[in-house]
Amino acid sequence: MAAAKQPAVSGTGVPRTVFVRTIFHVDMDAFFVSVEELYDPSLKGKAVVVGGQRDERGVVSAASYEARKFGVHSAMPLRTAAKMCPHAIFVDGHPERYRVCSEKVYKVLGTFSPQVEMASIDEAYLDMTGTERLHGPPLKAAHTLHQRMKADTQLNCSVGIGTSRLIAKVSSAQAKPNGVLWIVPGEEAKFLAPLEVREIPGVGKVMETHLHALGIQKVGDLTKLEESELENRFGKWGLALAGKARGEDAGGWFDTEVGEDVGAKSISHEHTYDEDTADVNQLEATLMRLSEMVGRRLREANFYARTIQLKLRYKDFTTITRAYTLPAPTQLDTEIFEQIRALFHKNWKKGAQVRLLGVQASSFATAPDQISLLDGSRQQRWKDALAAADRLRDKFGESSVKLATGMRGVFRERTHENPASLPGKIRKK
DNA sequence: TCTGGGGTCCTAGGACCC
DNA sequence: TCTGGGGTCCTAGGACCC
Repeated sequence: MAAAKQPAVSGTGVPRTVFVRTIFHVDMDAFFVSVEELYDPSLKGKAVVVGGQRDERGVVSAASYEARKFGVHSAMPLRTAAKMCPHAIFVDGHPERYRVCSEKVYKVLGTFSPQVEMASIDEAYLDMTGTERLHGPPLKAAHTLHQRMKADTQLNCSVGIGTSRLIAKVSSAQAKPNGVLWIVPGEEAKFLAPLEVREIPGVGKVMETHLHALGIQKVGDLTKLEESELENRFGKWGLALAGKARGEDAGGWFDTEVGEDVGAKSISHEHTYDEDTADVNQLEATLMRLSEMVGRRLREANFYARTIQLKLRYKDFTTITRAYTLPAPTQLDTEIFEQIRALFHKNWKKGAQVRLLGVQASSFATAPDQISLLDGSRQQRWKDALAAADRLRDKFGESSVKLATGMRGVFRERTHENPASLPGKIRKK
């Protein structure tokens, strides 16, 4: 525990204690491919592509190291992968298998730290700060973890160790395959400097192009720039980028505690047709199925969604999203479908060939609050009445407005009343 | 080459309110 | 009658990640 703390000197010269965190990033090697090999050992050592068949519409989910030698990588169209590596074995994905293995991985990690956070199905962050007495110094702990992972799951992983999520994440990538890499506290900037800017999580194709245009290739080039220059050019993101170049968890999700449970923000399902279609019956059937899938997930999680969104992609890949926010949250298939159907017919260019449809639910409440237990029209009237009361208060002063006694009772008994008449129930002195 | 499916976060603009 | 400024909610699109 004591080793995790380092004495430091504050601006006033008074010694204080600063926590140096020890973060592990554990990343499974070629996860989907490795899991498929467990089910079919004959795949071992071969060029394997997971995600679908060679002639299908779709992209590569994962490629074995053997296939990567031919330039195949994830997110590449399957048909492209087939051309680059004709002898590759193409395997359909099995999400259920990956979920089962992911849980085994999680179990192993849980024996090393109480603060474990699965960042996706095949990678996790561990806060190992203060675990020295139990597991020894970082490198020793990492090697033990590495071995136990192999023993318990038969899967390889790579472990990055650093003082921030960012350093841990970047170092695990450098440790691949099947390795461990520890960036000693204080050496963060030195470690990052020679790496391509693209290695920084959050820098994608577009940002990379922008940076290259400025003559910035390596992370070290970034640190030579004034922070204000980056902020001027890229706004809030530029400022965060300056911090990342120094190895800090600057801004956004990276700044959160490891293991801090952030609930889901949206649930969605989408479908790409094997062949584009303009058949209304087929399109509506798909929307119905997707609405049901979303509804079921909402009920399983006990979420109620207020915002329902349609996604529509045409033959030429142009994509639109259209959303509608309900007056009261729902988890019912029928309500979701009703809104999705309306959105679809309002926005679909009739007769146009559709490639993809998607349904998303968001703006969650764990349970409908008191007011949304009322049905839609009643709830709207509540809102209208409360808003009207607020307006009157603003105009005439606090004492001028009192809601009629038994407002709830009035609502219950007079459900068919025109909402416009409600402000009449508010007395003005 | 012809582009999946599941997510998160950010930005920008408009409506509406005070 | 015109003006303004801040805050919140909502929508649409896009970058990015695995």
